[in-house]
Amino acid sequence: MTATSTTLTMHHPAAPSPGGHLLHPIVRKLSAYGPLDPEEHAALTGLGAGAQRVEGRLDLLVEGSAPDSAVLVLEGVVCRYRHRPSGTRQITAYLVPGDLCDPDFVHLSRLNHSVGTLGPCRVARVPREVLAGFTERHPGIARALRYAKLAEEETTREWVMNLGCRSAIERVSHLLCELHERLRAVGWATRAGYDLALTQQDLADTTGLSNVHVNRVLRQLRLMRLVEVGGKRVEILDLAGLQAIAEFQADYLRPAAG
Amino acid sequence: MTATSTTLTMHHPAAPSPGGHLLHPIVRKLSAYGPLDPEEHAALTGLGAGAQRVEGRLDLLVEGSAPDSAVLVLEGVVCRYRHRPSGTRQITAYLVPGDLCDPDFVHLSRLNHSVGTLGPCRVARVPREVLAGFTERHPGIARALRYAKLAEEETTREWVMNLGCRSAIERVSHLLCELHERLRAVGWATRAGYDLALTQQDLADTTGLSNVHVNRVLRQLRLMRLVEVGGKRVEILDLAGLQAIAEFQADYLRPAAG
DNA sequence: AAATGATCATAACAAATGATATATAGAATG
DNA sequence: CATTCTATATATCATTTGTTATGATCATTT
Repeated sequence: MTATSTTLTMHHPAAPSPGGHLLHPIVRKLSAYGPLDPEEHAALTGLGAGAQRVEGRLDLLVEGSAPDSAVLVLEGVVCRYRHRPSGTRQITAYLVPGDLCDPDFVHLSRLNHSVGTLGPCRVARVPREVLAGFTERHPGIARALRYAKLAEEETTREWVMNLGCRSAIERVSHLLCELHERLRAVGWATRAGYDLALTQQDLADTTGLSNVHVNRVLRQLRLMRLVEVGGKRVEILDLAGLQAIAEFQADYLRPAAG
Repeated sequence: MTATSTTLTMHHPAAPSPGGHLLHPIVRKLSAYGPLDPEEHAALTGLGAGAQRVEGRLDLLVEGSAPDSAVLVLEGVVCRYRHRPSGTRQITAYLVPGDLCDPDFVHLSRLNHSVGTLGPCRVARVPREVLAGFTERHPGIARALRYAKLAEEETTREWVMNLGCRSAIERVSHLLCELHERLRAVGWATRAGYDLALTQQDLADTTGLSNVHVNRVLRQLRLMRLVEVGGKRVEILDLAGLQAIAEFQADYLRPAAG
């Protein structure tokens, strides 16, 4: 394999669904929560204008700082994390294309966690004032952002479930299912899998396991012909089987209006 | 010990700080996030008017239902929880006096978790329309509720840290520290401890441990002369020592404005 | 008073997971 | 091309934590 082809797949992962990238992912994500008028549509699309490519393993926001702008993910996957004094890292959330981190955090004086890229990404900074103007002038966007936030809260609660009462293989399976579902919702995954530079250490830091045990679990999942993780890609062999092990119920990702 | 004195402490826990109960706990909690004008003050106090006493181990909201009102806790402790198909329970949050569950959830069509009391409580229902009117007419309250919600999110993230990368004794210690700090903020705990009908099974369902192992941990904490849990009370012998084991940093409970 | 049921305590054993060490492969670097 | 670094794979052993079982205690009910 040549270095050239590698670079290409890293920076331009195959568009999984036809037309998937004609819409900005944030439009795609937010319109799932209700109709946006053309003006709102255009305004959101404009957010991607100043987007920049960033490499993998790079911090976008650092613990202790006072952010003056939110981060919008357009391509790739970003995570929130924190370190314990002992040095162990805990990832507390993933951000996939269309996710905004975080509409409300920009009001805080001190971040208590960092935000960093996993693989190569394309992200845009959204200044605090721009964000405030959006929610003022575009009620449809404000509403959609509220639902997006509800989904985020549900997701964190689901992680508490995952860490608190599921076994190692269930936890890893659940995480792989969640990422699959979220990436598919914005056109970055097919039924067959998704491109994602996720190391076994990352999985360990997310699921509260050791890297060695994650390796054991991944081998088992491979032998069970459910999923293959590696080579910067998650290849799903048996989606139903994987979801069954994880007890994965996607509804927490899409809260419905009452 | 006589049955009478037990009943008394259960229904009327000693007021820990002088004057602690002259203010409604929600006023006490929300004014920590910024000044409230007298009108807002009165409006919040009015929320407690229709409060009712409820016994321990009772569900206030049930998974799958569509809530038409939020729950405001005035006395006692309430928790959110969910069951896995296998039957194991995971508690995902505690609500102490002054906490409102949940300003935004009442918009959902289907709750995906239940809310139930731990010990005897006093709670008030707040209809959806009342809540909406509050945030419309009282910007100070709306602002404070946003901060309260930020604190709640921070807390859930802290739980992810707790479950994901702390040992059994650290997890239990951290939970006991968090409850102590939150109860003290609203006048329901002193430096010496707090009244709370928390079973070892509850602790297990919160920390992702088995009840047997929680028992082992509590014995160790007792032998280390840090804390004694039992008899519907948490008696803190060495707060600094307990916080040290837990690596407890209270700042996540009080996000500061930027 | 007897019976019931919940909670707590503890022991003995089993299972899951963590820690350490080492080897390999691949990518990045000089 | 050699080198270095990172990620992966696997084995061995240690430790933590879970499971099952049993008895004690205490409150509640009959």
